[in-house]
Amino acid sequence: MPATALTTKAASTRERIIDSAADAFWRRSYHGVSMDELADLASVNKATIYRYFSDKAALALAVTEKTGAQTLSSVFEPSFEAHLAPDERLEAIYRCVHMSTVDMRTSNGDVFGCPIIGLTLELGQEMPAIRKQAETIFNRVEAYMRLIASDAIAAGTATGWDEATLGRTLVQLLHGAFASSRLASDPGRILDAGNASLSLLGSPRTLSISGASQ
Amino acid sequence: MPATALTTKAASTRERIIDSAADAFWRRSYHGVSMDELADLASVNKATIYRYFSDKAALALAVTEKTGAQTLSSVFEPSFEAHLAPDERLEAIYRCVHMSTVDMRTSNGDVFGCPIIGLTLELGQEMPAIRKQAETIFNRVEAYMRLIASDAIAAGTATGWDEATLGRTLVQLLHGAFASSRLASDPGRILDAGNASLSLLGSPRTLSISGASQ
Amino acid sequence: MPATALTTKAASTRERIIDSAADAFWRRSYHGVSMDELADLASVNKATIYRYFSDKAALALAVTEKTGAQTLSSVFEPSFEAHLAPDERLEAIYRCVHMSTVDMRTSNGDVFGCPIIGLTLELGQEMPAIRKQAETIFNRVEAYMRLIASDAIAAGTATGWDEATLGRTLVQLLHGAFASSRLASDPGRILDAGNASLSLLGSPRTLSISGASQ
Amino acid sequence: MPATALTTKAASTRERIIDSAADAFWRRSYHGVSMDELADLASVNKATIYRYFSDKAALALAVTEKTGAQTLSSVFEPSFEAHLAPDERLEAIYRCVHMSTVDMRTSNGDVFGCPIIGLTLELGQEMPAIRKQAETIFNRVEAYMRLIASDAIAAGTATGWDEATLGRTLVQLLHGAFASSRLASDPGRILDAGNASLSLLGSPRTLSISGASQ
DNA sequence: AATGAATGAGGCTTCATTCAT
DNA sequence: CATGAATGAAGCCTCATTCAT
Repeated sequence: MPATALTTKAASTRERIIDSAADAFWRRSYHGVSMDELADLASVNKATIYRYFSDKAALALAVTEKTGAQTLSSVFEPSFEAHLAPDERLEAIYRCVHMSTVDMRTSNGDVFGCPIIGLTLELGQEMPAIRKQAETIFNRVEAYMRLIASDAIAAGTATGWDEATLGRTLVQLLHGAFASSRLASDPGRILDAGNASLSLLGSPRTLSISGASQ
Repeated sequence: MPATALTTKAASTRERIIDSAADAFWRRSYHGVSMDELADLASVNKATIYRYFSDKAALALAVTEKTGAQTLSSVFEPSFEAHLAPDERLEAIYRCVHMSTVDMRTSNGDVFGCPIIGLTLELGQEMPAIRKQAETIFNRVEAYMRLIASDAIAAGTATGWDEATLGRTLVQLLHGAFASSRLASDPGRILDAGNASLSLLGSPRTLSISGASQ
Repeated sequence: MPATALTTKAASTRERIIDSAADAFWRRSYHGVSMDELADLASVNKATIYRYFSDKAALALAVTEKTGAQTLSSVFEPSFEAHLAPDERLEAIYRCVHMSTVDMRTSNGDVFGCPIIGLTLELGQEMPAIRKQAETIFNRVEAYMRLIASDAIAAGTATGWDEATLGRTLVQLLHGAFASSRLASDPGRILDAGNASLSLLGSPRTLSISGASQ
Repeated sequence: MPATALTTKAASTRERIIDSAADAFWRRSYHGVSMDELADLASVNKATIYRYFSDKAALALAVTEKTGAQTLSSVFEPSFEAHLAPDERLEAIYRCVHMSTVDMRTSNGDVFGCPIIGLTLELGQEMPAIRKQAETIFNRVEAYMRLIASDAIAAGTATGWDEATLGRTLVQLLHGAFASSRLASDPGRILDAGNASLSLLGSPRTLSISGASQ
């Protein structure tokens, strides 16, 4: 118990820092939040942050990692486990994203899009490590999308596409969904992308605002 | 000496400042570039920038305005003037965007995506004026896309779509194209989005890397 | 006419600059007003100010000179010409100062005290020329006060004073009046000092708010 | 280690900053001293100042507060405790002020007057908080002077005055003393005001340069 | 005689980071 | 393990001043 306790406490501090930083970066951009603020948000002394992260950059990297992992395990994995048909999987993914976007809009009055894309677009050029990390995550997303694509092609509904291109295209639609929803501060844009994706798969566009969270 | 309106010394200084700032913000983000640097890039004293812009924020707004106007007049207008068919117009737009992305990649070794989206995603939350300006620009883009959508629907190739939704979706694909191409540092992603757009219009996907700049 | 015209115009520009600067320094202190603002207030280009004054400091000096001369000729000289008795002269001086302080309070909502004292207290240490100029002016004020003192001593109303000390004391009361009225934003303080001065002269304290401008 | 309240490191740093700032503002005016200089004078990094004060303005306010409190407790309180008769109290006050002015003149070669009046005259218009703070302090000074006035009236030496007016007038003489002594760089002016005050109280003018510090 | 345009230096403030306890 | 205190570098902005016309 003694050793474990310490490890646990330290780990929980670390997680708290990451979580609140993730939230702040998400809402306000990397350069828009200071270390002072991050310390306040995590209810930690600023120096404590430096105990766990060598850098603000290192913290951002950890944020990217954790956010990516969470997204994969809370959006993609469940959607794939709950469904087998490619269009159903896609629908599940979009319903999930849409739901959390609606929540965000409700509780914050605004839509912040995808935190990883945000960080990467802002910092890609000046912090290669972040970009590399994002690449890893998006590769895994693309792998999921590609699986959907290949299943749809195999099922004969998506015609004239090769698996790789359609996979990439589905990812792009997701990126577009995040960008558009943030630009317009409108969660509905998520559904547009979902429906367009379904359309490319050769399935009916079944996502609608009223039925989105059914 | 007659009044050569836009060629006075003041106006040209102003434009020089805007242009170099646009470039710098594009590559490195708003918070990533300092006023000192912006002054150097424009070969102007820092105080001179403040003769023309009350703020760094005001400069960013001017950058957004000019970039938006330029994009509309150099990408959308020519594409619509040169072609009548919706799919041809769309193709022209994407060829144009792709071409300039390839150029960028060649001359800079990297792809920076859409400068307006970049600025807006970074600053939207903290600078409402920028977001409002971006909204205006994207509304005009959406109007173009909607015209393409409506023509395609009228021509009977795009089936099952209503004009507004398809228009929005085409815009989203463009957003996705910019995001993806920057994230992957790959101009080819632009073409993916173009082809997906064509597909939604019910047209053949004619864009390919080799033939992109034909 | 030609030569005169030019001289006149230049001179009037110079005066305009001095006058508006005097006003601004008075209200807001030397360091509180920028050359940009001074140019705007005088409706002149900033460079024009430098045609007439080598420096901001030189302008302040000119302001001090002119303000001093004006005060002497509009407050002290008339009061001495209109009256012979020392207490009447003093009364006239204080009525005059009080009146203009009331006007100031009415038109500006605040009381700014004595412009020369203000500038000198602020800049005395860093600009000896201003201090020297102020000294000259206050010496002349002291000469007036000393005359009043000596007349009152001669008349036997002020007893136990020597002329020099009483003169200096009367000046001090005037300084105190300006400081207090500005600190309290209350023109009435001027009258307190006037009455105290009369008291030291051995005369009845005849100044009151209601009768101040009789 | 017990809590030595006012001796913690933080508190002593804070006091050091206030003290050196008080000195600098006193000698050279608010706008005449930069934050860089204030940091140097306090042997602290500039950023440290901002740990304790949100603003240069907030620092000036703290300076005003502390200076005011110190003046009251080192000049007025002891004078009142040591003496009961109104004229003796007044004499003590002026001896005290004169002594410190002489010291100042000796060690600095110049006389800087009252730091609070200086700051307030310079900043009153642009920083209402300073003015309000000064008002509070001067109200307390006035209360002391009023007590002297009322005692003198009760004792029958000051005739024809009401307590409030005489109190205000005594304060004004003090203001005038500070202004005059700084303008003339002459500590002797303090005594002029002291003697005038005694005169108004109906007491003999006992202050003289030679005997001032007896 | 006067102006629009430009500048170098410096102002205030805040940042990411480290030290000492 | 965590903190309060401190720092150098840098950020944005404004100042007094000058140049070229």
